[in-house]
Amino acid sequence: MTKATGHPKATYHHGNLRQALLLAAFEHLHKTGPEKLSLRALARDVGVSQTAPYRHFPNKDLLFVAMAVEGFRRLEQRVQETSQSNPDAYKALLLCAEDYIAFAQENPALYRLMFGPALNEWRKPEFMHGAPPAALAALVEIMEKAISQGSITDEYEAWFLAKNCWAQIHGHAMMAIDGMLDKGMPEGFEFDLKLSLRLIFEGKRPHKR
Amino acid sequence: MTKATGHPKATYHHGNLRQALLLAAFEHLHKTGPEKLSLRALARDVGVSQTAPYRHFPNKDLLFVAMAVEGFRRLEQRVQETSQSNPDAYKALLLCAEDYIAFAQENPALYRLMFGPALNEWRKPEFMHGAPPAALAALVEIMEKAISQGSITDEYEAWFLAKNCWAQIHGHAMMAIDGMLDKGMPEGFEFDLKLSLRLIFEGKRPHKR
DNA sequence: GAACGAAAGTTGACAATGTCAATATTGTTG
DNA sequence: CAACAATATTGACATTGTCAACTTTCGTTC
Repeated sequence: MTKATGHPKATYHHGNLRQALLLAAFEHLHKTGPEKLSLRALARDVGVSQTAPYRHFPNKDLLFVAMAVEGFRRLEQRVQETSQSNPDAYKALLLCAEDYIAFAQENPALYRLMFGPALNEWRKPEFMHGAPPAALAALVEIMEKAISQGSITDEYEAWFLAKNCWAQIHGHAMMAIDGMLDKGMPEGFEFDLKLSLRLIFEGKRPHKR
Repeated sequence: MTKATGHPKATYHHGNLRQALLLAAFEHLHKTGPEKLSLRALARDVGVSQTAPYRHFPNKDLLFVAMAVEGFRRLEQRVQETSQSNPDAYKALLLCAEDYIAFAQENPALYRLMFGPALNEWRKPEFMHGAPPAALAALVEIMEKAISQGSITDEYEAWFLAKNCWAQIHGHAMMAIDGMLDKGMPEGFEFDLKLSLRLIFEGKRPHKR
């Protein structure tokens, strides 16, 4: 019954830790980056003592894994919603790309964590619960929709097109986070990305204007 | 005179540290990942004592920055060589992409470090010496060559096309490192990437076979 | 060549961290 | 209410990043 309460502050002598820890962890990650995030500081923030987190996370790495999983979950949900509320496949693709980039820009540290080096050993399905593929799944669905709608008539599978789009989007997200994009091109990188996706989607480069 | 000797073992009572430290650092990074890399362990490995590294790197973060800079330097050099020894722009593009992906796969931890969260604060030009843009520069040159050769006749600038290619290549590199690519598509991701680049390069999707 | 200032390296110390072992406290269930 | 598993605490240990003070070496100038 007390599995998923809505109250985040329900931390009495005992309470729903784990949630509180994750919350604090996200805050610390956002503010100070992953390098300075310490289990002890989290425990301090939440008001429990140093080794309490170990009842919920076997070690620090797995706390990071949990955060990444949650990150993938949020990203996937956001993209899925956009996808499902936009019947037109091309429009859905563009909006999902926007979601994706926005997510990366709003949570740069989290985004880097999700694809970062801290999770190298844990990026296996038994730990990640298939989270990263899920982020791809939305794009695959969009492409399948596009094909079934006839707006893409192509010899290539939806999976291939989706991978292309994902690589493009992810690459742009990284560039955006790293601040490598704002030079040249007055329209900004959104312009670039849109053109790139349209290129993949339509199979040929559109003319300017 | 003793600035850059070839001997890596020239560590007598004093010697060319920094080089030795960087070498050990790359080894540790490759073996154990960045999280477990400690300045003290490096010092121990090289045979100097705990605070000796501080005469060469102001702190741990800047050691990472130095490694990243070196990584960008190596990557750039590799790509530049390939680019300059291949007159045909399209071929050069494909081979550079291969270089890029190979580099990422051979040094996954280093590659992640180069684009990773540990360098967030230091990714400014005064520390990075413009390293990341340099990796892009090769692609821009290729595109300029392609345009001047007439194999691309397009309204878009070389910079735009290069950015697209980079995003695509970087995205694929990430996917390759994360092991998200080997499902589906028996030909493997190299096939995907080649098609994608050809798509950008030619401006239209080639037909299968 | 001797003296001297700067560079490079050492020792010792401190606070913080990840994590383990042992212990105490709670909530749940028969 | 008794017993058990889940949850949290205290104490401890090795390791780490980094500072301060000290010592050794190198290069340069008289």
